Amino acid sequence: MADIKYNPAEVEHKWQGIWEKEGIYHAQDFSDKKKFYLLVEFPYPSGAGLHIGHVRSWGAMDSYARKKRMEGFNVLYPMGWDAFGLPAENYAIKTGTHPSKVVPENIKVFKRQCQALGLSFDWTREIDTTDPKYYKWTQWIFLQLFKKGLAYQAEVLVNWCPKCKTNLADEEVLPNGTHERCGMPIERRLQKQWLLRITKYAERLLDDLKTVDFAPQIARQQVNWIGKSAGMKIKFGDVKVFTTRPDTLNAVTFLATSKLYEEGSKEKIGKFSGKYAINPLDGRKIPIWDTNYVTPDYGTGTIMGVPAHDERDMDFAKKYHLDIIQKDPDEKLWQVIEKNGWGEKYTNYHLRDWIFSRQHYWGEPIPIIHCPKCGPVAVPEKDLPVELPYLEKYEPSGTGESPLAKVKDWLEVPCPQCGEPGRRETDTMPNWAGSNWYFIRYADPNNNNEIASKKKMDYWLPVDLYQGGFEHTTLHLLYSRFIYKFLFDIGIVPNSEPYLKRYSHGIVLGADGRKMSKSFDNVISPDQIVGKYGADTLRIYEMFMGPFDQMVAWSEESLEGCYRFLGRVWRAFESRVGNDKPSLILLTKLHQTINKVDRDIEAFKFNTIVSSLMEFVNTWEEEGSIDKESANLFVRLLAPFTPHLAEEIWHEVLGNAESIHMSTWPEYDPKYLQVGEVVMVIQVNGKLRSQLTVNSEQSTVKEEMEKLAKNDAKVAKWLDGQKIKKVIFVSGKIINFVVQK
RNA sequence: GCCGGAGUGGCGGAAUGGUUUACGCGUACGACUCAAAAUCGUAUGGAGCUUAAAACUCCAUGGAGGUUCGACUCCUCUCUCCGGCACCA
Repeated sequence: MADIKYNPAEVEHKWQGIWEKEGIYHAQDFSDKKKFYLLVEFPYPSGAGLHIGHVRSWGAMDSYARKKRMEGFNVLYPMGWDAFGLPAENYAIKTGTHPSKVVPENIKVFKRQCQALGLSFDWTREIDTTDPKYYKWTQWIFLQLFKKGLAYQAEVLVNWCPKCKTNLADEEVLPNGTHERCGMPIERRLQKQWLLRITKYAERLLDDLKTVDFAPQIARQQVNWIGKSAGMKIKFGDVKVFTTRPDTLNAVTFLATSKLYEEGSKEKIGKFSGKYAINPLDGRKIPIWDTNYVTPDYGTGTIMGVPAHDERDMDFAKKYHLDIIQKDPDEKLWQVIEKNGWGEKYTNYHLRDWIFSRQHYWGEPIPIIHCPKCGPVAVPEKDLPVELPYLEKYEPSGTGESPLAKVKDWLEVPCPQCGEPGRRETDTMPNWAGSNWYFIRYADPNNNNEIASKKKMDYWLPVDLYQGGFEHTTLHLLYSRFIYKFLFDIGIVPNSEPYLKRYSHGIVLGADGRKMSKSFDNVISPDQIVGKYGADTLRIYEMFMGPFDQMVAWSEESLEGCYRFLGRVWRAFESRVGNDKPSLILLTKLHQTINKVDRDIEAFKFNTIVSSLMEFVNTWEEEGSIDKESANLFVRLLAPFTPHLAEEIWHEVLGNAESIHMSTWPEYDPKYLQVGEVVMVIQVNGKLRSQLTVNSEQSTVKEEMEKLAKNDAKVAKWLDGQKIKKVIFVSGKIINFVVQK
């Protein structure tokens, strides 16, 4: 470890206390300043504490928030806890402590860690999804969905995790058929479940992607997930098929049903059903085959087999020696089919309705009362929240019934409609329920009468920038867009898209290049690093380690380089600030750095920001001293990235009074961007042959540069005896002689 | 198979069509020290030439072509890796 006089542990702790006391990061409702709502995903407070990956996202965005504040924005940068759900429950079971006890303990640890990192969250707006004052509104949203027919019950084939003893959304099952959290192979079960009709919003979820600024990978992934395919449903007598290729109706040789469908089967298997259908186009008799390769719950569950234009149909036709007709696809068939009433246009989506109930204890109770006479009835809004009863034994039963089914005195209530004895719904909501809308609540976290006041929502929403992991693209990100659109439709929220911009960060891998995991023994804890090097070092290292949106492996040596850098910054401010005017080179470098850092932070190029800051310090050391004014500029440039170090320098070395984080973002002076001297590159046939240092005015005059270049000995050597065909001149940059080869 | 993204030193990585290898790490040598650590300084793509150094020359951004005065950057083909989706008709 470097031996620097700057003591991060002491200094960081000191400033964190002062910032907290003075409340300098509080967002102001209805300020005259322009608002900026910056959101990072709130975590579920696990027992393991903060992950190094949280620091990458929250740290970089913290710098962004600080920069925006210095620019004069009224910034909302909030944090909260997504504390319901399986992980919290499983952890509680494992440690033998009740979740209602574990969660607050874990939250305390997380919060302390956030503060030790110097993250500028506005803690006055902290939320917790397990707080009844919060989940009252989660339940309220469910009731609105129920009233509009968008929450309904149905017998569905669910993904059942035998280990976690619960059903899962499709999105929670990995492509290899295992649970994304525990890795257990998923079973399929038929069960009565609550579903949300997200499919009704498929088209808008797709269309409105055009109106927001999501990183291309993210938008693309949502498009794929929604999986729109436009085609037709065509009647072959009594049998209906769905196809995206009506233009190949002329080459159909069989129909294939999904009767023998088997998940994950590789080999195509089929059996002739003994029945025939009629091709409406030409009256041909078409055999109907029962097969295993057609997906039952897609389209009509039956397809038309067109071996000539579909590889899978070709495989099947060859195996069972079915006819293969080579005909040209005919675009006109779309209209012909419609005109003759053989079929109609139909758009199919891959997106399914979202299974919204879980047979678990640790979640929001679904606010429904089942009445033998009236059926499922909404709990009256005045009775919200339906509080989760305290249960000593809350382990999942394994029977598919929620543990709440055992709580008699909670369970049995009169029907709100007819007064007859009814029974509460015992399923709870999935962990996505609380995170669907949490960003709305930050606008007005303590409101007991509304989800949030209209005025505050009008002021703060939508979120200007939402930063989080790629893994939530088709889960939380899509779900919350759906819920927000619904709330917009019923007149609650002021816009139809919740996030104007979405950007994701790459994960931090272990030093061995593998995913951080206890089993690989390669987990790095933020506490350990902050304790040894300080929060500022960890923060700039995680920015410096690589491009923000790519995964990068951890390197402690590289981190030490950042630690050394902070030591050099400290020493430079201590010993290289004077009254003399700095050299022109240094001044130019300073203003170039200000310009570059500003551009890079807007483009989320955090790694090159740190490089530029380092470059400036290198030049500073080479060039001697800077004056106090320039020192004040540079320390303000550092402030968003190394908030503690910058604050300490700002006060203790430069003698300023107010917090640096309340000061202004430095602006570069364009007059210094024009360097006095320019290195002109001289090429012959595009190859570098010499460099000339000239003053910047000279470098823009072609004739002069040409003369100077020709007189240069190194260049002359290459031009000697050659015929110059052409001279390419780029003002201030390059001169290239093209000679005969 | 389809859709994204990426291949640059020993390593992480920079580079509006204009000096490839910024910045950092690592390594080597040196300073400080009784010594070590830490810190600081110098060097550091490869090959050739040279007693040595400087200077100079050639080669190099996964591979093969192309456009251009000039290509990491644009175009065509191709290989590899990462992520997502997947008998979705």
